[in-house]
Amino acid sequence: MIEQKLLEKACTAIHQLYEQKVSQDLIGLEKTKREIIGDYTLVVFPLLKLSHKSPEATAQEIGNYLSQSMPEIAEFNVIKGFLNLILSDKFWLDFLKKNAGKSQFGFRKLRPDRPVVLEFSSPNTNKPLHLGHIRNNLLGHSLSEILKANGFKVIKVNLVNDRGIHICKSMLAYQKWGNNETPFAAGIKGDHLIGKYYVLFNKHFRDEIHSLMEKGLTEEEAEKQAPLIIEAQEILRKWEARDNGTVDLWRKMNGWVYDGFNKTYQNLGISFDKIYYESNTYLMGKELIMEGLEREMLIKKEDGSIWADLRNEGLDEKLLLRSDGTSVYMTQDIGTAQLRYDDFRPSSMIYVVGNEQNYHFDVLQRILKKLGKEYASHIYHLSYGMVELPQGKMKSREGTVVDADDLMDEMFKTAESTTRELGKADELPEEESRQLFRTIGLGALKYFILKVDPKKNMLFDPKESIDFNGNTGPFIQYTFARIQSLLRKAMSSGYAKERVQGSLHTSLLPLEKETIKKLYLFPEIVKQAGVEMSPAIIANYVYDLAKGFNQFYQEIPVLKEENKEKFVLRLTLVSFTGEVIQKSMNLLGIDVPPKM
RNA sequence: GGUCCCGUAGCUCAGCUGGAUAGAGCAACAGCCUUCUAAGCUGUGGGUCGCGCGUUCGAAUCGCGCCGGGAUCACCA
Repeated sequence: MIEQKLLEKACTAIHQLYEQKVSQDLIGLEKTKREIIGDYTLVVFPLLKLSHKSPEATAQEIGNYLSQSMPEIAEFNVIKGFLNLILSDKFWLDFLKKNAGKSQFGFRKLRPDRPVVLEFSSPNTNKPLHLGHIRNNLLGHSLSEILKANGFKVIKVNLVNDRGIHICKSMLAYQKWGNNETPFAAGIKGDHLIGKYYVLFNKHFRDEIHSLMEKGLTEEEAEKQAPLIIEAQEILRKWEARDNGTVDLWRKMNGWVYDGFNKTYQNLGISFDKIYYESNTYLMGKELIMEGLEREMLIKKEDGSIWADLRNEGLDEKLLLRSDGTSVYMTQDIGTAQLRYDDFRPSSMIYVVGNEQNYHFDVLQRILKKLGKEYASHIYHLSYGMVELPQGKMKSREGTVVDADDLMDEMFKTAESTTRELGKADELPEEESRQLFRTIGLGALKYFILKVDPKKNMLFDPKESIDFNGNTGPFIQYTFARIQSLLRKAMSSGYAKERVQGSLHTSLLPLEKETIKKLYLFPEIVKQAGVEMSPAIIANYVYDLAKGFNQFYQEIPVLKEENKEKFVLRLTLVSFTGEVIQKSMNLLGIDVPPKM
C-alpha cells in the first residue's frame, strides 16, 4: 500500500531534515479533498514543533524530500500548509495492470486460524418473519461474506427459539379454533398460519383482560389470571413433561413454520451451515448452571431459584433457573454458547442480535466468564438498530409489522412494472425477465437496508416505495449492466484480444484517474468493513464507485477511441470496475444482472 | 431513577481514529438522448452539524453539562 510507504518516507524525511525522531501517528496522511489537485495530503501542522519553521516552509521541504526519494510521486503543491502529493500516472497504470482481472483482488487468503461462528436470524416459531428479521438476516449474510473476504472461515448458525410460552399460545389458539386447519388446505404458508393463531390468541386474551378489569382487577392481575394464559402455561408444563399429545402438536406446528421460514430464506437468498434449536440447547444450559452452582460460582436462594450475582460488577443479580427448575432465555443462551464452542472450537463467536438485547449479551458474557469459560472474552455482539415505521417501532401484537414475504413480493412487482415501463424486458425471454425482476427487486431492498450503519435505527415508510433511482441497488446494478453491454460490444469488435498485452503507456484524464483511485481503495474497504463488521461501508463505497464511473462513462468514449493505448486503458478500466462492482455487491448478498 | 444509544439540508442517510469552503440521494426547478443502455449525466436553490462551555494552531468529529428522542434494567424472549 502506498499510504504505508508514504508514511515511512515522511518519517525518514523528518528525521533527515530536522534530526528528530517521529512516530507515524503524528503524521496525518489522508486522501486529498476533491476540489484540490493531489492524491494524498500530508498535514504538517503537528510537525511544526519539530521543524521550527512555518507550515509552508515545512511542507515545501518535506515535499521536496519525498518527491526526490519516491519515484511514485510526480509532483506536489503546498496550499495553506497542506502538502498535496500527486502520484505519477505510471503508478496508477501499474496498479491497474497488475490487478485488473485478478479474481482475488481485494480478498485475503484463508487464514490458518480456527473458524468464526456467526449467529443470525434466530426467529421465534410463533409468527412469520418481518422487516426487522430481514435486516438481521441481510446483515448476517453480508457479514459472513465480508469475513470470508477477510480470510476467515465462517460458520453460519441459526438458533431457533422453538420452545416457550409464545409457541404455546399459538398451539392453544389452534386447538380451540383451528378445526385442524393445515397450511396446504388453507393455501397459506405455515409460518403465516401459525402467526394467524398467535394473533387470534392475543385478541381473545385482550378481551379476557378487559372483562376482568371491568370486574375490578388491575391490568397486571388480569394478565396473570386470564383463563387463556393459564391454559397456555398448562401446555408449557405438559410440553416440559413430554406429554405425547402436546409434543406431537408442537412438532407438527413447528414443522409448518420451518417450511414457511425455509421459503422465506430461500427467497431472500440466505442459508446456514448449522441450525440449533432452543428445545435442545436449554438442557446443556441447565447442566452448566448446576455445575456452576456446585463449584460455588452461582448462588441458590431459599425458594430454589438459581442466580448469578453480578453486583460487584456494577450490575444486578440475574436469574438463571426458576424456583420450579424451569429455564429462562439466559439458560439456553449459556447452553448454546457451550455447544457451539464444543462443536467448532471457534476463535470468536459473533451474535447478530438487535440492540434491545445489549444488556442481555453483556450479562451473558459476564456469566460465562464467571463460569470460567475462556471463550467468553471472544464473544462479540453485533448490535444493530431497529427498523422503525413512521408511527414508531413495529409490534407484532398490534399488527404494525411489515411482513417479509409481502414486502419481497411487492419489490418484485415494482421491479417488474418499472422495468416494463422502461421497455427493458421487451426482448428478454419470460424466464430471464422473471429472474431480472427478482434480481432488481431484491437488489433494491437489500441495498436500502444495508447502506445504513448497522448500529443505527433506521426508518422505513411503507407508503413511500423503495426507490430505484439515485443511491440505490438498481442504480449500481444498472451501472454494472451497462459495463457488461459495453464489454460485449468490445469483444465482438475484435479489439479486445489485445487488452491484456497492452502496455498502458499513456497519460490519464482526470475522470479516468478518479475511477482508478476508487478501485485502488477496494482492498482497504473490505478490510475496514470486516474490522467494523459493517456492510454499510461496502455499500457506500460501491455507490461512490458506480457514481464516479457513470461520470466517466458519460464524458469519455471507450469503443470509439482510436488511439490503441487509450482504448486498451479504458477497456481495462471498464472491466475492472465491473469486477469490483460485482464483488462489492456480492459481499452485500446482491446479484448483478448482465443486462437491464 | 440507573445504564446505554441516537440528534447533520424539508425527508432518508454519508462524513465522526480532530484538519482546508460539511457531502450524496429523494423531493423542487433548469438543461442533456442522429454518439458505448437517460434506472444515466450536468447545473440551481436548500445547513446556528440539538444547545452551551471546555481542550486544541484547528471541533460535526474529543471532554463536561443541559435539551429532545429511543432502548434496557422481569421467576418474558
